Amino acid sequence: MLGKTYERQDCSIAGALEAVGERWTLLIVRDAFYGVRRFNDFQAHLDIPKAVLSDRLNGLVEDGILARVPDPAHAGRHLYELTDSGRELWPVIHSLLVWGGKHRRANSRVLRHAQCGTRLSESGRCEVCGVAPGPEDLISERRRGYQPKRDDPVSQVLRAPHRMLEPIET
Amino acid sequence: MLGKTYERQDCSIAGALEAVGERWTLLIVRDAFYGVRRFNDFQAHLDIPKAVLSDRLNGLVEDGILARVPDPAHAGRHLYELTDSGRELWPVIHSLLVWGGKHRRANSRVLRHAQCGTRLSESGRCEVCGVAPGPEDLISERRRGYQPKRDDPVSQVLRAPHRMLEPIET
DNA sequence: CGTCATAGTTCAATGACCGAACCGACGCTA
DNA sequence: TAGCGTCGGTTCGGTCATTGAACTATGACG
Repeated sequence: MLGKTYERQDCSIAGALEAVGERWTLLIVRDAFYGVRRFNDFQAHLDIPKAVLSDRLNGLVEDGILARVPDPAHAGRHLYELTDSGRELWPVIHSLLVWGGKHRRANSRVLRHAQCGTRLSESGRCEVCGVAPGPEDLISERRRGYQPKRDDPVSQVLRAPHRMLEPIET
Repeated sequence: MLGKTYERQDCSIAGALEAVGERWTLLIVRDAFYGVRRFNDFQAHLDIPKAVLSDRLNGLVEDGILARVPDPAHAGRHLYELTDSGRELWPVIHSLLVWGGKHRRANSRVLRHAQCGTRLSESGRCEVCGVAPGPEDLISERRRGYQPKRDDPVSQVLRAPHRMLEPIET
């Protein structure tokens, strides 16, 4: 996206879009909510040129949305994890998920409240418990009968129900 | 944005971003919620190249987010209005507004529930009435003490409190 | 020590974005 | 009705972002 900024826009939406409005950025954040943490896993799941992925990850780290932490299992490598500020992007991700599922293409996954198993309403609330669970209290699972189109290692792991934010192992 | 699409992504978020993920698009939708309806008003308020604005408006009309309707006051001209599907983007706009206001730059405006005057919570609910008002039930007003940076006709009109979705006259 | 996987960087080609200039339709004024 | 201004665009050359492929550096494995 040419000109990443909206300098002449005096508005917090423009401010948010400067951080997450570039191509691919919100899909990277989505994957981070799914538990993706390694460069190669993002790359395999997103089919994104490595140069762009590298640029976006650096930008997200600079903006405090992801943190680059040393990988305890592999010296010299990093993991990318959502910061608190990044986790607060959940309502953005969820509202796009709901709108896209309704108006563009059906969701491949459904979200349930981990404590009671209820499917989330469109507004992101669990109507049984009367709360709006954070992503850490949600289980994402494949919609029944859904035929997955992708076959990379991350997609394979995500075929099983999975608690959001829990790191995935490929 | 090169390759506007995310064909290889099997996900409703990617679907949503194909419609509203390009540069400027969500700011155009934001202005539509503020009641902007004319080409020149979008252009003046956004400082966007006309060619890009034209392209984005066509895309939004094609995707059923805006409707191009004849302007009753001026033969041969059009107005761009949010469709029902476009209005359902409100949670996306609101969540970006909240996140950006908290993490990037303070909001220039505040939102109040028209029926009772209460400021909206971060989750978009009116805690007094216990409902999540749609944009048509919201009043947007300038934050007290806020120094506006822009001086185009649309910004001038929006200095007064304004009900969302109500057409503005410049 | 050689091979592999990971995590990048570099590069040329292509496509998107930008600002300025241009253009046709309509409205207003004299 | 001739002339001018506004609105809503389109066209254009230059600049910047994205792409896919090739290359590199580091550590793990055997």
